[in-house]
This record gives sequence, structure tokens and C-alpha cells, in this order.
Amino acid sequence: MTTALRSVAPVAERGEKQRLTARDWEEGALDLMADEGVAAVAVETLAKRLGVTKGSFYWHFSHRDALIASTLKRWEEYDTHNAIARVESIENPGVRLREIFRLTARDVRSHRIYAALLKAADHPVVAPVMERVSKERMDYLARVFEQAGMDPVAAVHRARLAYSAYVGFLQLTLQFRSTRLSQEGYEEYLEHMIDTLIPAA
Amino acid sequence: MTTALRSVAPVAERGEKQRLTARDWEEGALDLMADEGVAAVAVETLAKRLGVTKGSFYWHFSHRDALIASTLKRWEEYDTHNAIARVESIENPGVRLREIFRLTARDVRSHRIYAALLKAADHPVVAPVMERVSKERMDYLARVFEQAGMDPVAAVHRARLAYSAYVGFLQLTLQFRSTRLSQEGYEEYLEHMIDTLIPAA
DNA sequence: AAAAGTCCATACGGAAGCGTATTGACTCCT
DNA sequence: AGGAGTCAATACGCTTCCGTATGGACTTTT
Repeated sequence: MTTALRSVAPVAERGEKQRLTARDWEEGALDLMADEGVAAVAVETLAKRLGVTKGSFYWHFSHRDALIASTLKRWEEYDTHNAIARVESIENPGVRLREIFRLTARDVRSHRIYAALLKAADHPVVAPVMERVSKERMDYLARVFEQAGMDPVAAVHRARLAYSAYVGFLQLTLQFRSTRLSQEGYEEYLEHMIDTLIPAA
Repeated sequence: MTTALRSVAPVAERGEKQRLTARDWEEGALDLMADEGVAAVAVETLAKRLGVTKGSFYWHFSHRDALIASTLKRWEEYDTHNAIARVESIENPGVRLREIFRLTARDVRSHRIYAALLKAADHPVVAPVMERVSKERMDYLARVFEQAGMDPVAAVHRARLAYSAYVGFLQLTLQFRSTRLSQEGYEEYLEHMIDTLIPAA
């Protein structure tokens, strides 16, 4: 079930007066989340963006949280699957770790969504998803660190450290203008991080 | 001006029917922020907590954002001053770094406030404060890393890495139950982080 | 003691959200 | 053609905030 998160054509491309599906609302919700956070995903706001009114929304969803939950479910499936799939072919653990770190740089939209969800971690619908995702990724990292030669205890700590660095970097980079990096500054930082956190191959 | 953030006695201790000052409102705002985030700092909510009504609030402050701004100002003065003051007496840079990392563990309320502010970093009043604070602390860290023997470029990167790890750790620890650590697990992690990020003394 | 200043209560208006109820329009099936 | 099902528009009530207006009580000043 490798359903791409963007497999449906944007509404605009499908003729102006098309009817909407639940999926369209979810895509719109993801866009809004990426741009302005979970709190900005309001029914009427979203309806205006999609060119319809609330009447449509409450046909597809029973209430707002149902949209949030449904949206997060699709995001979780896509995002974790996608993240791991891109590096599973690399057999050398050290190289794989480096690739993970480098790849986590590209997909900007994905990061924006992730950052938005982090900020909404007190929301009862969001919290369990983020707990699950964070734990899975840290566990995965720990396994790879161990495969790369670290002892099990150190691997767990290093995974937490690396993941914390990722989460914190998202905050600092996406939220604060003054702490942003230039393109080359970013590449430099990335290499520094890799050298610091990944045991030498 | 080392005014402690808690130098005023709690309202309850000062006799029941005492009048309030702007400072009382700011303290209440900090408490609310630590507990439920910046968004939870609503005028009427806070008034109820303090045992008065809105009428009082709009005597002391012109509008809600004025309270937020005023509260952040006092927090910034206290928090950064306090954070640096506690370690400035240590002259050995490596040892000082270790102390910084270890001390940043204790003051729980301070962390909760910091985490709440991070999550509200899109708020126009909060953003500039957090940008300033983050930049200052990263710059400070970079200087100490350099004093500890790293070359200037590496020191800047390492400072960013360490600060990101701190910010990310706050998120993971304070928000997600499942990613929390036991007391000794925490100490272990801390030492692992110190060994990984601080050059050997 | 009278006046001025300080702090709070109460009542009100208005904006944003959520969710419901009802009706309309359009499509598809029989 | 007529009915069933699908999607959307409109209008409404409800809650939760913000901010204003006004008056009362208590304290300090003169």
C-alpha cells in the first residue's frame, strides 16, 4: 500500500466545478498544517480554500477531529514508509546512517508538517501519533547504530541524541529567521553532525 | 538587577483580599504558560485563577499581548542572566561546558516555560524573544567550545548541534510520555551526550 | 472630610470557531 | 420519469475569547 501522498491531482487541474472527496479535504488539511500549523486547520478556513462551504465538510466528516485523525493516519503511513524505504537497500550501516542524515535534508514539505505536528503535540489526537512515530524512528536509529558497531546501550543513547538534534534543528531552522543557515552553511553543518554522531566507517 | 522570578510572595500568602499588581498577572501568566502553553494564557482564565475578574486585568494592561510581552521580558532577563551566572565562575572551558549541560537538567519549570515558548514561536510577540535568546545562547556555546580548543568553524557547528539536541530533547521528553526516561536513564544519557559532544578535557 | 487616585465587578458588543438542520441540485439506477 | 443517493449552500444556535464602558468601593492625598 505505497499510496503516494500526492497521488490525486490538485483540485484545480480536474476542472473547476468538481465535487470533493474526503481525500481532498485531507490534502488541504496537510497543506494548511504545513503552512500555518494544526490550529489553523479550521473547518471554515479550509472550506474557503477549497472553494466550498462547511456544508460539504460535514458530509465527509462527522467533526473536525475526524479530519485531523484521518489526515494524520495517511501522513503516518506515507511518511514513515517512505522514509525507511529510501535507505533500506544500503547494507553498510555506517553508510546508511549517513544517507539517512543527508536525505532528511531534502523533503521540505515533510519537515514543515512534522514541525507543525510537534508543536501540536498536546492535542489529544496528535499526541499518540507523534509518540508512536518518534519512538519507531528512534528505535530504528538505535538498531542501525548498533549494527554500525556501537554497544547496545550507547546505541540507544546515540539514537536519542541524533533524533533530538533533528527535532531541535527543525524548530530552530523552520521557525527562527535569525538562526537559519545558508545553503553551504547547511551542508557544512550536516557534515559536522555526521562526523560527530556517526562512528567512523 | 538580579530580580528573582519568584521574589514576590504567592497571592495566597499575602492575605486573601489583597489587590493585585501587574507582576502578579505576569507570574500567573508564566504558570499558565508552563502548564498549558501560551495559547492557554487567556484573560478570563487567568483572572479566574487569580480570583478576580477581567476588570482588574484591563486596569493593569491595555490588551492581552501587552501581558505576554511584559511577561516575556521579565522571563528573558531572569532566565538568561541566571543560566549564565551559574557557571561563569568556572574557568576551565571543558569543565564549564559539562556543568552547563548538567545544570540544564535541573530547573524543570524553566524548561517547561521554554518548551511552551518554543511551541508558540509563530506568535508575533514571542518570536523575536525566542530568536534573540536562541541566538545568544548558541553564540555563547560557540565561544566556549572554541575556548575548549575547537577551531572556530567547528565550534559554531557544534554549538548548533548541542543546542538543537537540547531543544529536541525538551520536545521529546516533556511532551511524549513514551519517550521519557527514568532518573538513571536520564543521567546515563546525559553523560553519553557530554562524551559525544564535548571534546575530551 | 472632600477630592483624587487606584483597583475591581458587571454588563455589553463583536469576532471566530464548531456543529446542526434544512433545503437544493445533480447523478445514477431502475 | 421517478426515486434514491451524493454533495453543497444557507441559516441558525452555541461557546469562547477579546476588548469597552461604566460605576462602585476602597485608599491616599490635600
